[in-house]
Amino acid sequence: MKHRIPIPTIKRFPSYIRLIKQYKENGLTSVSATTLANDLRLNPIQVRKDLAFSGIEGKPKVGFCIDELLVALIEALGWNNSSDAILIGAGNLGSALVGYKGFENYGLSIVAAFDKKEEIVGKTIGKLTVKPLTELEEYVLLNGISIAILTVPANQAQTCAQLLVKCGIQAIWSFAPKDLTLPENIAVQRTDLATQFAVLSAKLRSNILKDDVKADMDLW
Amino acid sequence: MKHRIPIPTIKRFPSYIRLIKQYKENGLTSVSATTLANDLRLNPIQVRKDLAFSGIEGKPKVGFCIDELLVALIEALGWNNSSDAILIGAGNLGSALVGYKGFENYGLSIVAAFDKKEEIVGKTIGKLTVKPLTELEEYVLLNGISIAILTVPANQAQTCAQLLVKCGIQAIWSFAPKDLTLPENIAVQRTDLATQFAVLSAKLRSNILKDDVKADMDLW
DNA sequence: TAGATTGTTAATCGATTAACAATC
DNA sequence: TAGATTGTTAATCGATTAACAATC
Repeated sequence: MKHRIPIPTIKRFPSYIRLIKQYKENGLTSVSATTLANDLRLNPIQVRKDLAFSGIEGKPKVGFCIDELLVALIEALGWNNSSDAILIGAGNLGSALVGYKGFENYGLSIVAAFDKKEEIVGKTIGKLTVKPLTELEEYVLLNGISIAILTVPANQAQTCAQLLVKCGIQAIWSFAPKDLTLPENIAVQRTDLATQFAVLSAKLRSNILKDDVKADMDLW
Repeated sequence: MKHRIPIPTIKRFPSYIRLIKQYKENGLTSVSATTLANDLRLNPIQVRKDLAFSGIEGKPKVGFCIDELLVALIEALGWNNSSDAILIGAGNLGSALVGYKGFENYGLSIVAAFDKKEEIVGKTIGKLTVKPLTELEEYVLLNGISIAILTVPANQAQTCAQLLVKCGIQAIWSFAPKDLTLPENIAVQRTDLATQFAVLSAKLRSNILKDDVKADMDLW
């Protein structure tokens, strides 16, 4: 298997996995890059290149063995061995994520939730009882947790993240609308609603512009 | 102002906006690209190029006028005139989004929530009462809504999205773990937790690999 | 066999980074 | 003035797309 899989490729892997699972449910045993590309509206060459990173070889005229491919893609993401994560900040969004069923598909399991606020500590969300932040360090150490999900307000995000790093957390998935400054060896993924919405806004705008141009042209 | 702002640039705009707002609160009136770059850990040349898309000119040795820059960046994203959005799927995540305070900063306001399930319709989340999906079309038409937030289960996402398009929605922000196939003139933004987590997983993995290599090298 | 599909090598495209003159 | 910072033009880098031989 080639190494250093490009991030854009990584981002397409979940889509491949989902689609291939569907094919499998429909009783198929192999799939071609062309089919995947058609269904996902991607360039077939791109799909072939992406799949090459799985290390699986396809057969001309047939495609790829679905079972092999599925295993390889899931392994490439590290989703085969499930990992435990803790969540910090049990507000609206935090609670929603704790309750989200889909994570098990990615080998992610939220095993504890923490919050600073007294009125939230002790509350039950899903199967978890919210713990006070004071118990964070001990919990992380005792349970060998390496992934944290950060759903605290923006103004607490940096402090919280530093606390997590101090406790030995290696990967932080932050939903706070804030850019974090952390040591390089910490994996950080920001899921920022502002950024996401910015892209949607821009697309909407440019579509409107395009339509306007078209409307103008129609006048001619 | 140059046009067709690249997506990577668009994605950095919210970070600039947030940071510049902070500077402003601290009483500053101008800011240099270099400062922004330092605080965000970005390349200063990149920041300068990005800011050029705002149409604002800076002054050598001084930087950019904070007020001008803020307005221009917000306008570039279309966040100046606030837009009303509806939300489809008032489950865990949907409810959390309805309750999310931050959207007003982006000129986004969720004005109605819809759901198919009888047991959810009529429930109150935040200031909204969940409406039945049957009222969707009328509401969209009557209120001239162009943006929809989609928080339904994956298996309903495609059908739902098509319904939205039929009602005249022009932009869909989908949180469903599903790739949607929609007409080209519809702006779609997928905020897919699977994709986000895939990237985090990959970063974590490569960090571990790096550490392992380093550990191996330390043996020499 | 014929033709679809693979994998690889080369060309293109777009974003990032570098170099540097202009200027406050 | 000196030096920091701007804006622009050129070089680099990485991902996407194209071209094409290999193969089932």
